[in-house]
Parts: sequence; C-alpha cells; structure tokens
Amino acid sequence: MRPTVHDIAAAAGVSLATVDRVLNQRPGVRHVTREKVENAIREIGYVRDVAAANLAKGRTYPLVFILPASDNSFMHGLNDEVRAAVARSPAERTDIRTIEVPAFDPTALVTVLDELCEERPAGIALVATDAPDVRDAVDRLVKDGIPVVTLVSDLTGSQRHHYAGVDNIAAGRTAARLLGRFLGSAKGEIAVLAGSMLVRDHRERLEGFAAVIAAEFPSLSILPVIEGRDDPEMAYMLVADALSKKGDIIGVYSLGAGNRGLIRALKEKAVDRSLTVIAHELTAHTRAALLDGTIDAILNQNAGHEVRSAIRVLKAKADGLAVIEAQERIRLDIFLKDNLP
Amino acid sequence: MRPTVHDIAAAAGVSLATVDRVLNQRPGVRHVTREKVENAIREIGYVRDVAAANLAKGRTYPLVFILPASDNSFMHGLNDEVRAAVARSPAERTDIRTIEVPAFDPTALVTVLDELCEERPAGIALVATDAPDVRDAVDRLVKDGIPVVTLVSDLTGSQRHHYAGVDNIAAGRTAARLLGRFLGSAKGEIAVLAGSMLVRDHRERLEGFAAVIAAEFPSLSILPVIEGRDDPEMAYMLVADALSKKGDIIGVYSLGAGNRGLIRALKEKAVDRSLTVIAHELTAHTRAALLDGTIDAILNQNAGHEVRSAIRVLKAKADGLAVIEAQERIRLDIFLKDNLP
DNA sequence: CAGTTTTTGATTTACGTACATCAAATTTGG
DNA sequence: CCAAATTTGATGTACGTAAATCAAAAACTG
Repeated sequence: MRPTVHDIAAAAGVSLATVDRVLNQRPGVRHVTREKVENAIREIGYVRDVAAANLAKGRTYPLVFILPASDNSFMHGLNDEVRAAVARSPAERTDIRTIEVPAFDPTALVTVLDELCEERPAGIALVATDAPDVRDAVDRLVKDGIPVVTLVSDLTGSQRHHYAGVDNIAAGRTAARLLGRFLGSAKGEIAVLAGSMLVRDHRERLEGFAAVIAAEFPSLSILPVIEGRDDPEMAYMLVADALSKKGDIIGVYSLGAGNRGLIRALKEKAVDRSLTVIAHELTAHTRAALLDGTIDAILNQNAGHEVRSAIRVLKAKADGLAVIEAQERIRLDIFLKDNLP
Repeated sequence: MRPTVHDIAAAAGVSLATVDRVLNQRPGVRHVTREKVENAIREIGYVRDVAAANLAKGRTYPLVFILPASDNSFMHGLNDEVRAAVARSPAERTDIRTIEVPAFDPTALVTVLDELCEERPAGIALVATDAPDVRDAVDRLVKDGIPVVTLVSDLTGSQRHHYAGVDNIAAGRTAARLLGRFLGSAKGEIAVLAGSMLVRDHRERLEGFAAVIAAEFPSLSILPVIEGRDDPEMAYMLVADALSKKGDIIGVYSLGAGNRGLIRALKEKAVDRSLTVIAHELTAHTRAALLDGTIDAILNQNAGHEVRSAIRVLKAKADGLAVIEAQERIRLDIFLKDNLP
C-alpha cells in the first residue's frame, strides 16, 4: 500500500495537522519541524494522491482561451478542440470560456487582455499576434500572477509561462529539406504563401525555410513572400496571379492557412506543370489535395494536443507546480499520402 | 456544479441505495425502477466522478508486460518506458510486472502466456511473435476474460483486444515514397534490412514498402531481404557483405532494429557512394547518423506512447469500459535532421 | 517569571463514490 | 389474504486529502 499522510505523521512523529501544514505550505510550522516532516516524506516515498486531493479541494479552474476569428479550417479545428475540452470540463475541473478577437489585430487583443486582468481567471491561453503592445499586456497579466500560455504562435520577448505549439523554425527547415530533396537537382523558383508576417509562427517558418534553402539547396531561389492573411479567397487570387506570370516556379511552400484557395489556384493554373507543393495543417481540403497529388507533403500541428497541453500547463501553473517540458513538447507531424490518419 | 449520485436519487425519486444498485449493476432492482434511474442519469447528464470512484474502490490493476530480450536500442527504450510506467504505478493504481522472453521464440512465449492463465492478472501486454501457437495461447487468455493487447507488433487472426503500435503497412509505404522521391529519377537497387520475417510488424513494413516501390517507382528494384534478427553484429556483417559485392545499390531501407550495425557498415563500406538511407526507430545511434548525413530519414514509433496507451486500454478493458480508438492511435513519426526532438 | 506569541495537536467535516447491513415496503405465489 | 420473496430505503463506514476550529504546549518577550 502506498503511504498516506498518516504514515508521514507517524514517521515524523508529528500530528496530522502539522503534516497538512507542511504539505500545503500553510504558515505556523517551525523550520526544524518542517524539515523533519519533509525528510519523512522523502524517506517513506510519499506522493500525494492527486485524485483524493482534488476531490477534497473541489477546486475548479476558470480558464480563458483567446482565439482569432479566422475563417480557415485550422482555426475551426482549433475551435472544435477547445469545445471538446469544454465538454470534458466537468471531469477535469476546468471551466473554459473562449473569446474571439479579430485576426492580426494587436489592439483588439490588448483590450481583451486588459479586461481579463480584472476578471482574474485561473489561466489564459492565447494565439498571439506578435506585437510589443501585446507583449506588454501579457507581461502585466503575468506580473499579476495570472498564468499565461501562448498557443500555436508565440510572443517575442514576453514573460508568458509557456508556449504550446510546434517549433516553427524546425518546421520551416523541415519543409525546405523535403522540398529540396523532392526536387532533386532541379533549378527554379519557390513561391511562398504565408498568412501574415505579423504572427511569429509564420515568420519563424519562413526563417527556417529560407535558411535551409540558402545553405543546402542553392539551385532553388525563393520568390517574395505572398501574404494571404490566412484567407482562402485572398490566397486564391494571389497565388493564381503568381502562377499566371511567366517564370519558373517549380515548388510552393504554404506556411499558413487558407489552403483551400491555394489548392484551387493550383488546380486551375498548374495542371500542366509538375509543381512540388508542401503545405501546413492537415484539413479536409489539404488531405484531399495530398491524396490527389496536388500537394506532396503536409506538415501539421495537432490542435488537440496543443489545447490539451495548454490546459495541463495552465492548471499546473495555477497550482504552482512544475511542468514536465518533455511531456508538453508538441510534435511536428509530417504526412505523405501513405501515412494519413 | 456537476450532478452527483444524490441528484440522480432526487431526480428519479428513489433512494441513494437504489441509484448505487443501478450504477454498479447490482441485483435487486425492478426493471421499471432501473429505467427510471437510467433516464434520470441521462436527463441530468450525470457522469461518474472517476477520481472519487477509484478512491472509494481502492482497486489496483496487476498488469504484465512480456518483452523480448533483444539487445537493441529500441527494446531497451521500450523497457525504459515500462519502467517509467512502473514508477508511475502508485498514481495510476497499476502494479506492473515485466517478463522477458527470448526474441523470435514462439514456444517460450506460449509457455509464459499459459502460466499467466493461472495467475489471472488484470491485463497482459506482449510484443507478439506472429505464430499460430502464440495466437492460440492469446485466444485462450481472451476466452478466460483476461484483457490482452499486442505491443509494437500484432498477432494475425487473434482475438486480442487491441494493438498498441503504428500502422506498419503505412510505415513501409511512407518509407518507400520518401526513398523514391529522394532518389528522384535515379535507377538502381534497394537493399532492405529486416529483423525477422517471423514478426508481423517487419513483414508488414516490407509489404507496404514493396507495394509502393513496385507501383510508383519502377526504376527501383528491391534486393532480397536481409534478416539481421535485430542484432547489431549480425546486421553489420550482412550489410557490409551486401555493400561489398558489386552492384548498384543506391538506397537502403532498414525496417527493423540493430541499426548500430547498419550504420557501422555504411560508414565503412559506403563512404564514397551516395546512398539514400531510411531507417526505423530513433535511438542515440540513428539520431547521430541522421545528423551526420549517413541516414536521410528516420521513421519512429514512440515507445512511451505505446506503453501508456497499452496501459490505458488494459485498464479500460479490465473495467469493461469502451476505448476511444482515435485517442489510442499511435502516430508514425518522421524525422529529418531538422525536426529532431 | 508572567504574559504574549508562535507552534503544535486533536478533532471534525467535507468531497463523491463504493459497498455493506438491516429494516421497511412492495410485489409475488399459493 | 397470508406468507414468502423481492425490491427499496435509510444509514453508516471507508477511501485519502483539505481545511477549519479550538485547545494545549512550547517558544519567545521584557
């Protein structure tokens, strides 16, 4: 049988009440006594029964998720995952609320963040637009003792407690290597479609991509980035336009969302050409395009994992517990047509 | 506040005792009453507080893991993960024991399985050697009501409750496409190193690999499979031998373990040649080889995920609960040198 | 050393469920 | 319609922890 608080009390020669004071860092314990108890805990190998503890506490965690109001499959998927987390709320003792803000709009984000400063939820997760104002607002929250994690896209230089998302530089580098290797010794230009350079994840993907292309695939050159604001319509127009111009585009890297538009443009303007295409985020659209050969590889971040990780981290931070970084690492999925889930 | 058993009692107009009888399917409840209670449960949306239930039950799950005694990094890693699970045992109410059996030895496996039939643990996880005798032994256990999951490698035609491992046909297909695309239009032979055709995972990987090569990369031909029994020494000798012969090997697919030997052979015998190499399982050795360019891509199954999934499934089965298949799906990781964890 | 403050002990209640017991009510069979 | 069987209710204890109260003991203060 695993040891309980009673065993600690017996081992340390103190009362249950004192053990409780030490365990829950309540005041009124002499330093020597505290050490005696802590030693006993270590010696008998006590670990708190979290289930029993939560039951006794009956505590719930009011959490807030701030998501951009973007009309693309990835954000819809993210929304779905948050809703799924809301459905699990009773079991996880969370009480999750989501707030939608306009995409790529630092001001709106700051307004929401400042309001939350008053409300004092147990934790906040946000898809960050990477701007100094946002950083400052987040830092104010952190200073106020409210746990904050960035989701999907990080916030440069801020004090946020954690980032729940993939390593986007690595993602960009991986995309570059795949594209480079798939293209072999071919010479030509690569079109890059991004959402906006205002979000750090897109900037980082581009950075990693450009670095590897430059260093290891000198026969490829990268065209000026197309910013489609993660909007399918806009992406369609811009990509169709780029493909219509004469030039020797032989590859495309779509590092943001709005791939519906990209795929439409590819199907209309590049049927005759054999483009190698790498895109981000597995959605119904990109999955179909991968299967029919329009896209060659998809890099994906699992939104469900990100949301669940964010919740775990926020709860841990709210309780002042340590986070097992290795466990919270979000993996970059690579999908070819053969290993689709 | 989420509803409790008291709320059910009130809603159904019965006593707590009756609610308990219904919830825990105890006898002595009239059919009409049972329905009344079940309706109330549905209407107020009651979900059992698992933490409280476990606390009250104080139940533990004696589980057994049967692992092959193979001296390769993957099996060592798997062992480590099981040990890590043992360390978590108190928190998860599991009581895990591991049994080592000789690798690729159906008879030894059957002996162990039959012994466990007497012992009646709450669940068994095994790395299956794919043989009819083993299948029959597993089916006997299943018939006796003992939950069984196969780990890493599945068991053809058996009644095992679940398979905790990657889709190995998909893995083989993915390897083929990567290799094919990396090689571009090059013509030549592909060497395949396996552990043994006695285990289903290796057979399936080969099957998927061969299918895609044949269908989509006709310029590549597959040499007869080299069976290295997942042993580094044996793998070294066989691969070194294959590379020494004249021929036009331009690619290698290592679908089993023992990659230490493969890497040594590649470094000694293929420095001058530019081989494209795809291997399975991320270990210290394959990681180093990926970084130094000896290996071009690594396909990986996360042993930790597999072990944790197996435990979740065994517990669920022991309690007669349903398993969320989507949650237990083991992903195939693809690592290039850029996205290593 | 009296008085004050701090530390410690003893005890109780609560969380939501499981499980057991015994009495009371209801249904069933003859 | 009575006895037997079945169904239901009432109640208590347990799981391991949290949190609170109040009294007792110990440690300081001047």
